Amino acid sequence: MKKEKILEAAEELFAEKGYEGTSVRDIANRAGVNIAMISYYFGSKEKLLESLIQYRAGYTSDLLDALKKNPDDHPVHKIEKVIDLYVDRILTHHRFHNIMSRQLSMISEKKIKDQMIEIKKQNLEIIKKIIEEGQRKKIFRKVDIELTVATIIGTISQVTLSKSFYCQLMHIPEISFDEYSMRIKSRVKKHLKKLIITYLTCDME
Amino acid sequence: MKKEKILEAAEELFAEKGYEGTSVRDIANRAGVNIAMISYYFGSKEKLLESLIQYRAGYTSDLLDALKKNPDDHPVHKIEKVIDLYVDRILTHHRFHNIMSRQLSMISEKKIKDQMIEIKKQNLEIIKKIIEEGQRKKIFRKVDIELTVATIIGTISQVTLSKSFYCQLMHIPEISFDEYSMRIKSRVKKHLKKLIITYLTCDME
Amino acid sequence: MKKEKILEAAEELFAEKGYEGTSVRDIANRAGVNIAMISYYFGSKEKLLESLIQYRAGYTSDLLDALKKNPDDHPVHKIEKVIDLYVDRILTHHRFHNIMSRQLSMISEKKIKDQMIEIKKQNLEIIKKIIEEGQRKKIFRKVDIELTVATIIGTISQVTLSKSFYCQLMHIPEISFDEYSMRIKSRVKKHLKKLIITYLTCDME
Amino acid sequence: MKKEKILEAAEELFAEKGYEGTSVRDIANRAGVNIAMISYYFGSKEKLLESLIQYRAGYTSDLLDALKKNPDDHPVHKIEKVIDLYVDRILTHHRFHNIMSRQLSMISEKKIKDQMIEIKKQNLEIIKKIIEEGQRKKIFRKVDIELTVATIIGTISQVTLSKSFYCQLMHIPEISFDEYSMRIKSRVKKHLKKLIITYLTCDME
DNA sequence: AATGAATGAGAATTCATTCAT
DNA sequence: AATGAATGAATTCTCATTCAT
Repeated sequence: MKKEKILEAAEELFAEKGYEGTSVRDIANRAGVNIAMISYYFGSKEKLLESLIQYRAGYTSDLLDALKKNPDDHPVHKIEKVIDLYVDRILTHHRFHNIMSRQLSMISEKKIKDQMIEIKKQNLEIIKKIIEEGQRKKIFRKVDIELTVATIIGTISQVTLSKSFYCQLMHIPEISFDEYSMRIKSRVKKHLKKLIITYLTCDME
Repeated sequence: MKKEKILEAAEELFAEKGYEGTSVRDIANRAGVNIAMISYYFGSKEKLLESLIQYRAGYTSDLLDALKKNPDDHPVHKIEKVIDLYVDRILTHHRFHNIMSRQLSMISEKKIKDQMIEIKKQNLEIIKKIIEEGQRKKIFRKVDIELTVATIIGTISQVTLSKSFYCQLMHIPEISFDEYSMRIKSRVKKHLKKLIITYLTCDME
Repeated sequence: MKKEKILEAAEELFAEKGYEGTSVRDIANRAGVNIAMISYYFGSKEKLLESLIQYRAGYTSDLLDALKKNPDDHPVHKIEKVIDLYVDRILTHHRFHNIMSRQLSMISEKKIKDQMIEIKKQNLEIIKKIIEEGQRKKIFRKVDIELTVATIIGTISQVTLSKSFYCQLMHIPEISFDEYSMRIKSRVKKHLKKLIITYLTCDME
Repeated sequence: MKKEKILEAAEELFAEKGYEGTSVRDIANRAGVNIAMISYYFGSKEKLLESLIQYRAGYTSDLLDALKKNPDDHPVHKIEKVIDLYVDRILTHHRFHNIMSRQLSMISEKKIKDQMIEIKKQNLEIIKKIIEEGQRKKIFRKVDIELTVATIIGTISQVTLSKSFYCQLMHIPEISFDEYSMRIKSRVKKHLKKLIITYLTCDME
């Protein structure tokens, strides 16, 4: 459908060149539609971004569902699972993740910002609940939950946003994100699981 | 000096509204100079960004110097010190950090990207050396160093870029970045130190 | 009927915002019909204006009929009656009068202009005949008939077109045209009758 | 000067095709300047109209001065003089008069409307004072002054706005406004003087 | 008969840059 | 060295109209 074509072209271009750096002409060209269609369908460039957020926001709920399937899992197992899911998800939706990261750190329309904050809140809640459950069961120790979530998301984000940096580190030329994702995914999962589980379960002091 | 005024106005505006979202007219107005001055001094908007990067890149070296002062420190102490330094530095230069984060995740001029990657490489090297020293001294265990650095930078980044998200979480209205920084800085330092040192020193498996 | 709905919406909007300032989308919205209907029914925006003129032109004939009812009236009485009728008519159809006034003073389609000139000619003829009759009966003196008609129509026009000016003069806020009409109507009639009858009947020189 | 060139081109085109019917491209072309110059000089099309009003508004004061030269003139003489001046002025500035007439009868920007109302108020005051002086000297009888002014301005307006109508009446083809003005000017002056002076001085009832 | 989808042309405005001084 | 004036290109968006159904 044409509306979807536009949304997907917009996502690609916003990710590549930024929201401001992308013209509606670019989007129309990539989507193979008339320029006027974008105003016709979405009203304006800004509302197109809002629509894109709503269009992509949906995928959060799947995650929650996946975790709810085995409610009796061990908290460590749940943490491992949630890390797997988040790494997969952010790397899969890296384009949307890029757009969100950038837009959130800018002065932008309140409505757009609020939509993004809502998504981040849901993410936080999911992980928070798992950690709290582990703490209640005396399996996890006391930690700064918000910042622990920041560490998980921040680490994945860092890897996602700095593809060109890590490519250069690994002495490989600029590759497609899918290739990059394949090379780095399991490494990130392994690192994060070890890091977070050590942190949550190791009793030092 | 006028050149500095322009660079600082550019930094503020690029951070607030993005590189593409900022017009040279905006910059000239905020800097209180004639519009033509920007082309006159820097050649073009793009070269102004390059100049800004070079202008700000310098501050990395200070960091290195600070660490070199006590070469015989205990690796744990060195890690603590480097975390303090990075948190301070990124929060102080949050505007420049924002600009870099955003620009690095976009398709942008090779020259600009290379400058940014160079800065990131220096950061990596500094921390890498400390961790490797700790490993040689059998104080730190074997870890994925690149991703551990990604975790440190990623966590600080996350806190820096998502001010509006964390403001909302803490139930406070949008405040200035300086106020935000004051409220969050020690918390981030504490979390990161505990996290990274636990990870590097706890022997579990 | 839908065609009428469109014509009335068009009249309102053309009066409020001018022909060029009104979009067919506006008209369709106000009329509560599909945008395509306007081209479908009328062919084009321009032909819609033509249709509107024809739709409204009809009301002139009523006037003529009203005057013909008492053919033996005294010319002074006839003049009074014609002034009453014109004031009533222009104030009632102020929207259409506005549209005509504006369009006539512009370079516009010949066909549209000719339609409007035709209406004005009929108006002129009606009054002209009464004055000439009065002159034949030696009740009215010799005057420049065309310009006397210009004075009658011009005075009513002035009051009709400058509502906001007269509102401000009378120290009242912007009111609906109907309210304005009620306040001003009898005053205009009284003034015009006195003016024109004095002019036509007073023998000075 | 270029700014004046633009203002004059705008006046011509606004008079010919209306404000909405004129594009800034048209204006730029007729003025022989770059399109961007209009935004550069005036900010926007709307502000260009505001500037035009201010640019032309000035000529009112000349009128006042002309009347003040012979303060001891007989009121009848003053009325004759003021009619001469208004006919001359409106016919000379017919373009600006057209623009004002049209814009005043539309829903337009408050600022623009207020500027126009101000001009009309000044006109009213000038004539009002003369009539009141005549009344004080028992030369003029009691009349509705506001509407008497409406009659003077309305009559001249009618002749000015309906050129094509009067051309057709006089069985002449569409001629330039200057030619039209020459043909009609003295006729209008004669008619209006006779009309108004008869009205103000004839004691009937 | 009636309409939602679609479009090319054109609207006003802003852009980064250059030029003449 | 410094700048006000100027500009071509590009921006987003709206326009009246047409088309397929």
